[in-house]
Amino acid sequence: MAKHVVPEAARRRRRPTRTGTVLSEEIIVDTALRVLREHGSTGLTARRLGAALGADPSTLYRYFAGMDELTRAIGDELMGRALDSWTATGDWRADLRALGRAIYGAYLAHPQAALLTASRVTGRPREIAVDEAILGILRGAGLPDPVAVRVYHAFIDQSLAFAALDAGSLALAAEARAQDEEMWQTAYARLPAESHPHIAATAALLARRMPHSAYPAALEMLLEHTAARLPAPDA
Amino acid sequence: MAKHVVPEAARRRRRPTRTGTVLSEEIIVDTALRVLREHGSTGLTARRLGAALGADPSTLYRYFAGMDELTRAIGDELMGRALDSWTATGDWRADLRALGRAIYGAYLAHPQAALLTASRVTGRPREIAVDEAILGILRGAGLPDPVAVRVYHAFIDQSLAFAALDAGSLALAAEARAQDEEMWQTAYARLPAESHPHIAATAALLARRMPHSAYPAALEMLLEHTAARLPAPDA
DNA sequence: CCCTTATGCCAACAGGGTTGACCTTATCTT
DNA sequence: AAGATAAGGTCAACCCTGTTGGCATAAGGG
Repeated sequence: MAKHVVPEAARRRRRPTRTGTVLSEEIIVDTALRVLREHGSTGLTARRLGAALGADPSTLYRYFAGMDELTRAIGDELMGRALDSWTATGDWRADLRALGRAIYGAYLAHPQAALLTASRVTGRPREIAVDEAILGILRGAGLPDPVAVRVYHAFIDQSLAFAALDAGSLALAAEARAQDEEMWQTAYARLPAESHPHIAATAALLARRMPHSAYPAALEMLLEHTAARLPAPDA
Repeated sequence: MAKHVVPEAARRRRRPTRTGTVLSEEIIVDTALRVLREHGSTGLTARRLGAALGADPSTLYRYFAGMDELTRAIGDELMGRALDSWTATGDWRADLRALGRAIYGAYLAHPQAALLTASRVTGRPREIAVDEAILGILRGAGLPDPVAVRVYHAFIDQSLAFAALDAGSLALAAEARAQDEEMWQTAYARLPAESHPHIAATAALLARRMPHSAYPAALEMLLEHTAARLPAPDA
């Protein structure tokens, strides 16, 4: 069994599994993402992942110390995809907006995986790369370091926090999600104006807005705040 | 076993358990919060909760359809505590700030429970009461309904999202959390300036700020944004 | 071409949610 | 007051989970 987990770089012999597939961290993580999508955020089990790979569950422990370490590897993969899908232009506002949406988008592209990993800080290389990029944008725009660090902090936490929250509803089975969204058109819309005047007065607006994410609005607030703190004029 | 879960209000006979305690939804939820605090966010199990109540695990299914429904009841309890700890003053800005901190605070008072429930929308009475209160503040301040609904949405999602995120680190065992916070003084602080110039330049500031929550800063951004959209002057 | 050992497989363990059958006792009816 | 009813407790069992010790086998260095 797995006394030492051999780091990916040091692997020399790759013996094919019973069904012929040759394993690697990359293949395992990719397959885990697929299993998550198909079976939900609680559906990633060692046995199921093993079956999807055509391998025994215990084989996974040759690559990851446990399901927890696999989970962190999945999170780092999402961060990597976010960074890969982003390109800097030099315009701090456009860049920060794009990076925020890239992170948010990479996580929401795999809602079940996002739910599992968004609240974890891995400290892995690709996560660090994202942090460096954000700080680079803010300092490059001319923010004083203390302000840059404060905005960086709000930015990364906000992006991950909303990703996790929104992944929660997106990861629901289609019918359950529809039911949730209908709640704004039924349960909330039917509250009597005597007991709940404000909900009753805005029921139609709520039903239209609540099924969407609040992340874009929150992101714009952050950009607005940042622009107001730049020493030189924005444009 | 539990074909029908009898609603709390309709309960008539309360037979004491083997150890003499008389059960109720309230006692079960309170005990669940205690078990969560003592055993962590993944430590709430039917068997353990049963033991803590001095009852058979299967008894829980007389009160809740499953662990999932119990989880939602715990979430609603936190919402109720948030609302109870809050009092309106009539000053929209102070009220909204206080309500945000009340929600955030109620969840973080039970980080293990917050982790479990923050991303769940229960649609239960006390959650609805909070929604009504928020909308009341915003509409009372004079915001047009579409703006009020937009700000409401950002406000509630932001509060819950940050609560969940921060609960994640707070719920870690003390030593694990210390290790995480130290990472900003060690791993990040040691990154070479050649490869990570921006992190290296702000390492000291990061080490000081990152162990704290970004929620207060994000909340102020939202208040700032809201104030700028009021028809009449703020004060 | 053989030997070593990395890497895959098998079987088993403890602990998880959940359920069907059963029993006991609180409350209602007469 | 006694008896009937069924709510609400208990018990044992189901299948699932992560994880591990021992074993087998084939990849690749010498």
